[in-house]
Amino acid sequence: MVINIGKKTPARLAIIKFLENSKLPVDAEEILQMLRIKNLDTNKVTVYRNLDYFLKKGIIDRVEFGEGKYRYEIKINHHHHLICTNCGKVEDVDGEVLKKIEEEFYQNKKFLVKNHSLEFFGLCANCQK
Amino acid sequence: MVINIGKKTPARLAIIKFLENSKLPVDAEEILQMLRIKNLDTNKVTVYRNLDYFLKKGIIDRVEFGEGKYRYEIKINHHHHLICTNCGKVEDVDGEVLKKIEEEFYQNKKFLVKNHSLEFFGLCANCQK
DNA sequence: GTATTTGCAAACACTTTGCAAGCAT
DNA sequence: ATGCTTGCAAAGTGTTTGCAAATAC
Repeated sequence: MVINIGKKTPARLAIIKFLENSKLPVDAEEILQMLRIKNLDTNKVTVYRNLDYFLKKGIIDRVEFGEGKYRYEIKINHHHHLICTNCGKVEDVDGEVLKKIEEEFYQNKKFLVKNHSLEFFGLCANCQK
Repeated sequence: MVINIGKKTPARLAIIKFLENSKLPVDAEEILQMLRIKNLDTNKVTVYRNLDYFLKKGIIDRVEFGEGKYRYEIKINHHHHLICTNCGKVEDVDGEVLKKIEEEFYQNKKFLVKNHSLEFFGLCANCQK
């Protein structure tokens, strides 16, 4: 995938790469850790500002898992998450499940859905044992 | 509805009453305002502690609208929200829409859904004009 | 009387802002 | 050269904690 990320500063490149390689949504702190490990001497303000920048450009999505903070992920095909509340494992699920429901909202209530947030919390196969 | 809310302190009674009468999920600040208006001289710690208490007892639900804070509502029949991003109007929608999907997750992935968060963002009928 | 609840101050976690310096193009 | 990006310090917002005093029952 080729993405126009604007000026290719070291921090920006590293953040995008990290997001591309992350299987799960990551938080700002995790991004900062990663930058530190890569010796890209930086700070959290840069992280937040780049995340805002990517959000505005529509390159990433912001999600909430009920933790009191945001998580970020590369905007690929729209999807949701199965979050195991025991071990923390996160699994993606197809995001088209709400299409029909949203069409019904428009028919029945004239509400035009532009976006939605949907996350599932529960126990993965392993944690049910 | 009769709810066992434990010790009936003035703040606690007022918070429950406020939540019962609120059509939309409210945040801690709004609850505090309400208490001030009612001259129930109090403070935000009491609000948070009572909300935690109600959450633990399963009397209320906590939801997130992507605002960087939590909102709370009386746990009545499970439902979701249509949130107009233009005027802020919030409408409830039936919460059983995910039942079938969650059953499929268990069949196909062995993931057992215990809870979920689902909110719709878009434009209400009026704001589309 | 006793356990629960409250108030205060303070801390904590996450995120944002102002401004001057630095860097990508 | 210039405008975008960064670092620092500081502040803003929402939430939580410790402890002693007050209160519901």
